Formats: sequence, structure tokens, C-alpha cells
Amino acid sequence: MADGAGTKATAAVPRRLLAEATRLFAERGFDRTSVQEIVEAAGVTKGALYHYFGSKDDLLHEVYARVLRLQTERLEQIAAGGGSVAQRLRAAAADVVVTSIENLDDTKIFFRSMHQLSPEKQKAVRADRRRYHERFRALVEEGQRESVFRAELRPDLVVDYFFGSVHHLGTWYREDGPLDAEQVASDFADMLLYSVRRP
Amino acid sequence: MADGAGTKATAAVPRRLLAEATRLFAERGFDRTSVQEIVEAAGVTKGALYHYFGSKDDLLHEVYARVLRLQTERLEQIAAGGGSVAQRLRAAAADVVVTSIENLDDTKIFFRSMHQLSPEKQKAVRADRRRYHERFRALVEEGQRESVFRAELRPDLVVDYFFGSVHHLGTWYREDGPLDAEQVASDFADMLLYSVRRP
Amino acid sequence: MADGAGTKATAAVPRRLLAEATRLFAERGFDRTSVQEIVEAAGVTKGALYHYFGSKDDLLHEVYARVLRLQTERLEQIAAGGGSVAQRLRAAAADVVVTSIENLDDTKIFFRSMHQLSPEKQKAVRADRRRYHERFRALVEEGQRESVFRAELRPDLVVDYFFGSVHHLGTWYREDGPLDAEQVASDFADMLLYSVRRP
Amino acid sequence: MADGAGTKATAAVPRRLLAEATRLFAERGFDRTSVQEIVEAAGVTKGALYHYFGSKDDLLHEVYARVLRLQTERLEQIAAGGGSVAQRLRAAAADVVVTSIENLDDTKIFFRSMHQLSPEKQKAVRADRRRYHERFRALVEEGQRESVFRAELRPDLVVDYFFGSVHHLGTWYREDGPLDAEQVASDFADMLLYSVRRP
DNA sequence: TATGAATGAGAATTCATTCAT
DNA sequence: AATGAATGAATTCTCATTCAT
Repeated sequence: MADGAGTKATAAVPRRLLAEATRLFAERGFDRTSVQEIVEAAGVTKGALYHYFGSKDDLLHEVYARVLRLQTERLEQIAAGGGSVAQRLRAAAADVVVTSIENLDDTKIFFRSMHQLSPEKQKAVRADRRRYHERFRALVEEGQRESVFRAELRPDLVVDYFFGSVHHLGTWYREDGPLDAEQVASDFADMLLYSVRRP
Repeated sequence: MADGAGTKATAAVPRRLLAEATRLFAERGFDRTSVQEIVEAAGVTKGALYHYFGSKDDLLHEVYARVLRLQTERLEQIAAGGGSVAQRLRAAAADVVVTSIENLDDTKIFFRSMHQLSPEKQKAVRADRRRYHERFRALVEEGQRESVFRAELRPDLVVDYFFGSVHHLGTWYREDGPLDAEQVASDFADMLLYSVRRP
Repeated sequence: MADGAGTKATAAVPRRLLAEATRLFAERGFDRTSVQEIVEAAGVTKGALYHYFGSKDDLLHEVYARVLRLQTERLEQIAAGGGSVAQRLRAAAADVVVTSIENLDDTKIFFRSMHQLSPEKQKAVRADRRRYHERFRALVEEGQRESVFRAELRPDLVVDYFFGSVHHLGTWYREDGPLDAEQVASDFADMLLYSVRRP
Repeated sequence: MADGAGTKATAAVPRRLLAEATRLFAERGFDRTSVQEIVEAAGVTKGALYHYFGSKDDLLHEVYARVLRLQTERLEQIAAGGGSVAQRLRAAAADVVVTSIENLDDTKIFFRSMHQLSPEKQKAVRADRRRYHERFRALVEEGQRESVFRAELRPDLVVDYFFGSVHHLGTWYREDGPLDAEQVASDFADMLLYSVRRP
């Protein structure tokens, strides 16, 4: 019970639960996944789940929180990094495609199951999401101010346009398909840049 | 008993059921909408619903079938119409945005609830959807053959990119928001065209 | 609409309903057969069924009434016919086996579904059945009075013993099996006679 | 919490459910007994029933399994016991009558509700039943080989004949009637022996 | 004589959650 | 930290029957 094996085995339970929940939510949707199925997949009992998570809803919320945290960190880094605004927007766009494909389960869940969260949790997630979008939008606005991007485009519409495409990756992208993540990322970023750049 | 109210009232039951189901599915999702709620909203009993529809699944399938029929017809007309390929692609893109916004409930349902259909119904819907996408993709390919559109883009990726944006309209577009359907349609079509056109 | 085709076609409806009901009740049981299935099999609608039969129960009752009428008539004839009491008992026993096999659907229904009749109809059927058994028992008693059959056997027990076997034909007899109706009838009658005859 | 009442009360739930289900199935048939009635009779909730039994079907299957186990054990013991083959056949026949009467509810269920089991469960029960019958038939064949029983009888027909009578006990035997189990058993066994023995 | 839309009550089953241990 | 029995409310769907036409 020092911070060795004991702690590790213990810590593994919530992690396993979260991993199996993610897999199952992506596979069959939040409402179609029963708590029983999750605990069976994780090899524990219901009591254990409710020991670590307040509710099934909590579990879904955790999935969101994790992926949002990850994407926000990466965006911050890229946006604050070096290079022209066009380079940074392209990098950010390509990166979100790659991480969305690398975490395709999360992507699927995000787009299918958000409205199944309780209203207050939904609000929290939306707020996080908005912050993320705002950071992205700021890049577009920066490009417009520098007259690199077309001024007539509404920045928020650009963001909604692009993230619509990103969120939908889960519906058509197949790991065993002909395209790897980088190819998709490159094409998506390319299309975005062509859309916004002054010709 | 004349061909007025009597006939109409009779015919109205399945239509009313479909309308209320659409509204409720969009509002709270398929799994979160109970058959009881639908029949109460339509002012009939469960027996009546099951007299007309084989299952709750059937109801959802009907919603899909209706919107797919509508969109396919419109696309056919535009694609086969006059004008340059760029004009026709722009028109098709703008049109699907407008009709998606005009039928925002259907759009929401489409993107959230398709995976809640039974496997075989899901297959049928996907097949219809694929046909629709193929028609759209043919426009992109036509433009590439004419060297109006950039040859390096994969046409199917362009289609997935654009329809991701369209399907996501339901998650952010608000009827009472600052943008009307035409404005969104115009900007979305504009971004698509910039993405694909040879500069 | 004289008593030719018109009457015949009309008369055919209840008969068809009864035939299909018999088949279905035998196949899956009374409770497992829905009125809808019966009318579909008969090619009519529910209204037609309820025009001719007061209820689903009535339909089952008719099935019973028909088979009981048939068996009672035959028993009367045989019992009142010529020959020694042993010959008549043997003939009656063999005959009921043959007719039970020839109407195996009715036999199955009889033994499985009687208790699903409404209490009063059940009482009526039981009364008919009792009369039938009494006539059979009278043969046994006659044989005992003549000292042809063993006196120590209770006649009613003999009847219950034998008819248990008969009623169970439906559970094991197969039309496409190795035995034809006559062979079974002969063996069953033989076993009955050996059971009761003074050695 | 000692090993007395506490343990017993806990263990009692599935047992109570099974007991009440047996009673109700015998009283009004499987299809006519609702899960609600069973749990009310047992003083628990539906959730509890489904905690222990996978389905209503499972419950019925358990009833069968229990009675088949019991009868098979007894038959094995008697058949392998001492005495002439005629003595053993008589003992086996009398015993199955006595236990059928002692468990008359099970007997009723057996004969009325087996066909209401799901196909696969039905198959399992039939297989068990067949084994039981085969053991019984082996006794008949043994007697024929020893020329104690008549060679012209088909052993399987004898078994079907006799067990038809046994299974039908539930339809006519009344605990408060004039005959006790032993009397019926003695007469049934007597009739069977007379049927098969060489005169 | 027959239709078929509609009813309303009841069916089996599922499930998130709690709680004594 | 974890169990698993039990709850109770909700879910989809079925069905015999009625009735205006």
C-alpha cells in the first residue's frame, strides 16, 4: 500500500472502467450500454463503479473531459507556437484531425452522445468546447487582421464548418481503410486553408 | 364522409404520429423518447401507432426515408440542370444547406440517431445515403476532368468533408440566431468552392 | 346467391376459420395463437371472425364440440353393435386410437388447451367428456358382470388409464414415423384387453 | 446473521419463487400466469426474479429439471435393484405413479406446458425425458429377452402407452378423492404387468 | 356480410441505483 | 475498497375486442 503495486492495482480500476466505457459507448451508444456491461467488461462489480463514479453520466462526462483537456492543450501549444498564422492554422487543423482519428472512439462518442448528458453536465462540456472553438477562431481572426485570410468570412462560421467535418470523422473513417490519419489531416487542412486564404 | 374532413382526419393519424415523433426525436433523441410520449403528443393510443408502424424503429426509418427522398430529388434536379460545373456544385451545396436548415429536426435526427436503427434498417439508410453522396461526388469529379477543380483532391474526401459540416448544422444553428439559412448556405458553398477550385 | 356458389362460398368462411384455427392451436397452442394469425390464415378479416364466433374461446369450444360429437357417435355404434363384450371393447379401443390419430391436431389441442377455456365452457366440455367415458366404462362393467374381465379392477381407473394413453398420442405419434394408425390401435387395444381380461 | 434465519431468508428467495411459480403454473398454465403474479405470491419484486432467473422460461425449465432429476434417480435405483424383472418393472411403475401424485403440480405442468418452452429448452427437456424412457424401456426389453414378457409387443409403444396414463394423472386425480396414491399405483402397475406378461 | 382503425389493459423485460455487509 | 441482492419505475410491444361504416 505504499505507492507501489498496491496503489497501481487500485488506480487501475477507474482507468479500466473508463477505458471499457469509452469502447462500449463508441460501439453502441450511451443509452444502449448498460452499467452491467461496463462492469463486466472491466471485470469488477457495480459497487466498484459507483464507488469511483457518481453515476453513469459521470462516466460519460469523464470521457469528454479527458479528450477536451487533451485537445485544448495541443491547440494552445500550436497556436502559441512559431510560424505564420497560415502555418499555425494549418498545423492546428491537421493536428485536430490526427488526434481525432487516433481517438476515434472519443470522437464518435462526442458527436453522438453529448445530448444524452444531463443538462448541467452538457452545459459544462459546451462551455469547454466553446473555449476551444474560441481559441481556434482567434487564429482565423488573426489571419483576417493580417489580411492573409479573406475578410468576408464570418470566423465563427468557419470554425463550425471545419469542426463539423472533424466531428464527422467517426462516421466514415475506418482504421483499415485506404487512408491514414496524416493523409486525411493534410487534405482537410489543405481544404480549410484554401477556403480562408486570400487567393 | 365527403372527401373533406372525414378522409383527412383518418389519413392524419399516421402523419400526426410521424410529425410528433420527428419533433421529439430531434428534441431528446430516439432512445430518450418513449412510444408513450409520441402517442400522447399525437393524441392517439399505442395500439394506433402499432397499427400503422411495425415498431418504434420503423417510425425512425420513415423519418429518414422522407428526408432522403427529398434531398435526392433536389440534388438530381440541380446536378442535371444548366450552368458550369462550378455553378452547379455551388447551387447543390447551397441547396442542401438550406433544406437542412429548413428541416433542422430531420437533420438533428439524422446525425444523432442513425446508429440507433436496427442493423438492417441502418444498412438500407446507408445505401440511400451513399447513392446521394455518389451523385454529389460525380460533380466534383466532373469539375476535375474539366480541370476546373484541383486534381490532387480525393473526391470522396471532399464529399465527407462538406457533408460533415452540413450534418452538424443541427448542433449549432439556431432559428432565432443572427444568421438566416441563405447566409449560411452562401458561406458554406463559398468555402467549398474555394477549397476545390483551381486558384 | 341461390344455394349454389354463393351459399357455398359464404358457408366456407366459418369452416375455413375453424380449420385454420385447429391447425394453429395444435401447432402452437391456444394462447400462442393470435386472432390475427387465424384470420390471416383463413384469408378474412377480424370482423368476419367475430361475425361468426363470439370470441376466440368460442372457436376453441367448437373444435372440442366437433371431435367429441364424432367420437361419441362412433362409440355408441360400436358399443351397441354385435359381438362379445371383449370384442366390442377391443373394437372401441382400437377405433378411438385410429380416429385420434386421424385427427391428431384435435387430439393435441384437446390435451393441451382444455384448461384454457373459460370455466363454464370447460365445464360443458368436461360433461360431454364424462358422458363419453361413462359409455366406455359401461363396457368394462359389462365385462366384469359377465366375469370376462377381472372383478378387482376399478372400472373408472381402467378408463382413465386407457384414455391417458390415447390423449398422449399427440405428444409422440408422428405421421411420418414407422407405425401406422392401425398398428398402434391394435397394440393399444391388445394391451388394454390383456389388462382387463381374466387370464 | 448466524447461519440460521439470515442465511435461510436469503437463500429462500429463489426457492420461494420456484415454489410459487410451480403452484401457479399448475393452477392456471404457463401462459396464463404473469410474472407479476409470481413475484407477488413470493413477496418480492420483478427485479429480484430476474436477478435469479434469466426469463420466465428459465423458471419453467427449472421446474422440469427438478422433477426429471428426481424421477431419474428413483428409476435408476429401482431398475438396478434386486428382484425379478417383473418385480422391478412393477416397482418402477408403481413408484412413478406415487411420485407423480405426490408432485401433482409438477405433473400437471409437465404435460400441459412443455410445448410453451422455447425450442432449445424444449429440446433439452425432451432429451432428458428420452433418457428416462429408455431406462424404462430397457426393463421391458430385459423381460422380453428372458421370455417373461410377450415378445410381440414393441417396447417403445409399451412405454408411451404407460407414460400417457401417468402424465394424465394430473387431469383427473384429486387429492381429496376416494383413492390414495398407493391404490392408483398398485392398479396402474397391475394393468401394466398384465399387459406385458406372458399369460 | 364484412371491414379495419382504434382501444386499453396488460405482457415480459431492462436498468440505474442503493445499501447492508 | 468492494460486493451483489434487491428495488421500482419505465420500456416496447401484443392482443382480444369493439364499432362506425
